[in-house]
Amino acid sequence: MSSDENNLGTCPVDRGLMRVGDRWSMLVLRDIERGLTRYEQLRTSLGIAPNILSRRLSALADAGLIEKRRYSQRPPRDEYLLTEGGRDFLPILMAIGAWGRKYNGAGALSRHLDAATGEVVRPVVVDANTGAPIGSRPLHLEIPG
Amino acid sequence: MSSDENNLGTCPVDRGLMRVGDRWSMLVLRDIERGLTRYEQLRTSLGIAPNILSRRLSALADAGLIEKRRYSQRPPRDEYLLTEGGRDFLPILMAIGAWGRKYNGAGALSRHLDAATGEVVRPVVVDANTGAPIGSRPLHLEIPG
DNA sequence: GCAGTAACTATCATTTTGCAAGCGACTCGC
DNA sequence: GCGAGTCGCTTGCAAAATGATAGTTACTGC
Repeated sequence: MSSDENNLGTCPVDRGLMRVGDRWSMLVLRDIERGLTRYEQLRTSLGIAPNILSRRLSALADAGLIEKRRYSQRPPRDEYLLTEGGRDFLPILMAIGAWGRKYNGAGALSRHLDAATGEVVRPVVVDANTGAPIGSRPLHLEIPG
Repeated sequence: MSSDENNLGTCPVDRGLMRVGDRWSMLVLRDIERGLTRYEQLRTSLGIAPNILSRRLSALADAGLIEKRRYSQRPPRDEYLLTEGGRDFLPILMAIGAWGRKYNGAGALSRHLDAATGEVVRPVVVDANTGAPIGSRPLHLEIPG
C-alpha cells in the first residue's frame, strides 16, 4: 500500500480514501443522509451482512464521520448520525452520483431537487477562487519536500 | 450487495461506485493524471502488487475510464490514458483530496495551483444551477417508481 | 409465558488481496 | 552473439477481508 496511518504520504486524495475508501462506507453515508439512521434500516436497505455492517459502522465512527447515539434506554435503541466530517463528505457523494448518472445511468434514477426552486440539482466541482469548473483551466501539481 | 450489473438500483451514487468504488482504482486515476501512464511507473509509485495492478487496469478499461495504447511496437510498450469518462472523474478526486486535507491533513501535502493565477485551487462541489455549495441549501430526494 | 423486534456477535465458507517468483520480448554493452 | 537489464506482465500460494447463516441479548406487547 502506498501509505497507512503510520506512513502517511503527501497526497490528500490518499488521505481521504484512507478514511472512506470503500463502497459500503460511502453507501452507508448516503443512506444515513436519506434518514436511514438505524441498524436495521441500513441493513435491509443495503442488503449488507450484519457483521460487515457492524464493522463498517465502527470504522466510520473511528474515522469520525458518524457517531452512535443511544436515543432510548429501555428498550436499548441506537442511531447513527453524521458528524461535521460526515456531512462534509456528502457533496462528494453527490458528485459521484452525477458522474454515475452520466456514465452508468440507464433507466430511472433517483435525484435531488432544490427545495426552494424545485429544480434538479446538478453537482459540479469548481475552484472556489475562480468559480470555474475543475478541468476547465490548466493546473499545476506542487509536491512538498 | 445492493446491486450488480444485472440488478441495477435507482441510486446514481451506487452506479458510480460500481465502476470505480475502490481505493486502488482511484489512486491509479490520480497517478495517470500526474503523468504516470506506464505500468512500471504506476507499480512503483503506488507500491501495488503487479497482479492487482493488472486487474485494476483492466477493470478500469472495461469500465471505460482508461484505455490502453501501444506507443511502441519494438520493443512492445504500452501506456494507459484517461478517456473522457476518466477525465470527468478527476474533479471528484480533487474534492476527495480537499476533504482529506481538511480532516486528515497533518504534515505537508501536495496541492494543485491554478496555472494562470498561481493560487492554490480550492475544490468545492456546487449546484450548477444556483452556484451555491451543496449543503448550503435544503434539498429533497426524489425516488422514481 | 410466548411471539416478535432491534441490534448485534460468532462461526465458517468464499472471495479478494497481496507477496514473491518467474517469463517473454526486447535493448544495450561489449 | 552472449549476458545483464528493463518493461510488462502471469502464476502460485498465503493472508486478509467479505459474506451467509445462525445464534444471542434485551427488551415490548399480548
